[in-house]
Amino acid sequence: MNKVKVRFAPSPTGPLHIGGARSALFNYLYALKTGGDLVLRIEDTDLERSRREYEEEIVTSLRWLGLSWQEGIDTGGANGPYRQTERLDTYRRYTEQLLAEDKAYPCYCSEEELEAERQELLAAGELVRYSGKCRTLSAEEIAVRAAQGIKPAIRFQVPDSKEFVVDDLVRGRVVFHSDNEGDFIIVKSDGIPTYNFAVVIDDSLMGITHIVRAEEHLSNTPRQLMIYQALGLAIPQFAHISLILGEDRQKMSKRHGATSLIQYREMGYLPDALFNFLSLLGWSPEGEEEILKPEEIAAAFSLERVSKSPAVFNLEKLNWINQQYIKKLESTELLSMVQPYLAASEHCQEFEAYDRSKQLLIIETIRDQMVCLKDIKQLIDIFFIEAEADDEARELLATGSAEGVFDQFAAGYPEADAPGEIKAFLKKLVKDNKLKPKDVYMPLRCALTGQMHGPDLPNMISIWGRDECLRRLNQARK
RNA sequence: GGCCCCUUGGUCAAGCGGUCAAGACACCGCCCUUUCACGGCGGUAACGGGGGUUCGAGUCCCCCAGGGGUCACCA
Repeated sequence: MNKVKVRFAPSPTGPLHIGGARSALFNYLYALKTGGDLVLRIEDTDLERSRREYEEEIVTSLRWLGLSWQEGIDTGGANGPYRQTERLDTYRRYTEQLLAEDKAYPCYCSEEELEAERQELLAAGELVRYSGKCRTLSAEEIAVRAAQGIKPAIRFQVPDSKEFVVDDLVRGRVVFHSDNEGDFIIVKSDGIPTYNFAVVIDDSLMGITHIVRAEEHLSNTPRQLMIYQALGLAIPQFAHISLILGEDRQKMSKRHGATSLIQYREMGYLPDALFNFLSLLGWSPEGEEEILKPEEIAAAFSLERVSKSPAVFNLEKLNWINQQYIKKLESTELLSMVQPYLAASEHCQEFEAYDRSKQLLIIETIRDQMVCLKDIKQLIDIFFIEAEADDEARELLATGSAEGVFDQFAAGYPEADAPGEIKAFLKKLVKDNKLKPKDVYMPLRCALTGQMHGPDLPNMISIWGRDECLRRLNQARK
């Protein structure tokens, strides 16, 4: 068995989206599992839409997710260049070969002309495919058009009545008939190859053994098979993974909210959590545990367990997974990861005024409520805002039943006020006054925070310390 | 419309002829508890429809329906 070599080949026409990331991830996992290599190639033959900054963003996104590759755009390798626009000479050689062997021909049809034909066929309910008009152009006719300065596209001549079968690793055997395909363009009139042509040459020349890509490419596969055959190139194995759908069961697109990886990074999803979540979309491990580290996923991965049906992107599950990862973080780690999000808070300076141990205590006090890192911004508010008591809290305070407790709280506030000491202190207040715990806690909570609900009270008291607590208490009693 | 793919709870998804049809998220309830969360325990909820094959079908075959993809000088 030869060494496995897979590739991820995005077009730099936008940021890396969830679907692309999942394709990249499956390739990465397959390479890792089989001890193979991963190639990152950039398919930038769409001159109009491709942009270098997107290419950079894609690389950044992939690295952030935790992927790495052996060959590619930024790492180099023996099969470069890895940007298609830098491989034009190579494509040209193969184009000439096909032309010389009469397996391709120049097409002088204008786009308007083609569009009109397409509409006609569509309206007539007939098979929509190129008529083959230019297939039989004589040398003279070609010369005339060339003399007029018309730049031709090059079309691949589709063989008649042949079957093309894909033995897909996830879908099984899929058969296509060549009669359903019209002669398709392999080189645009500007000399740039189209996707279906370039992809075959590159995959072949780069020694790709397995093509793992999204299902939307399944129907492109017969065209690619024709080119492999015409050029006498070895055909790799295919594995078409199902699409990721939005909540409305349509293919994920911008209108489904956050769809680029960068957006998830910005919201404070952890790369390992997203890695984990994405791996569970269309694949499942054998065991029941779903929270798995990248290494564990790679070790368990196999194409046999990849699902054929499309998966709906479920944000709630992602949130839960992210929460699990946040929970596992050391407080010190979490504190440093949260820094950029803290900077966005209006209470950033106040937070930083606390010493490190108190900062860590704040983090520990609210971490269980954090779904993603950006949540820190709202979660720390309660420590700093001076909001008026809400209705519920005001009502409870209005009974005045806890005035005695408040006095004792102020008078007996302990010298050492770590959470443990505060807890003991509150317990003593409960006991001394023969009250129920909640008759001590709730009034204090309302007085100090103005709300009936919030994080652990002893922790909050400890964080504020004596002076701030008494200040808030007095404020509330006015 | 042609071609192709898909179809187990709301969502992800196990199952690869014989199970009371796993598990996770979400939801609901109970417990823990000063509250909200967290956590623990429990619960509601599914094989798209119709024909076959078989002693036996979610699992195999056919038809239909629904969903999706693709038919570009985009990838």
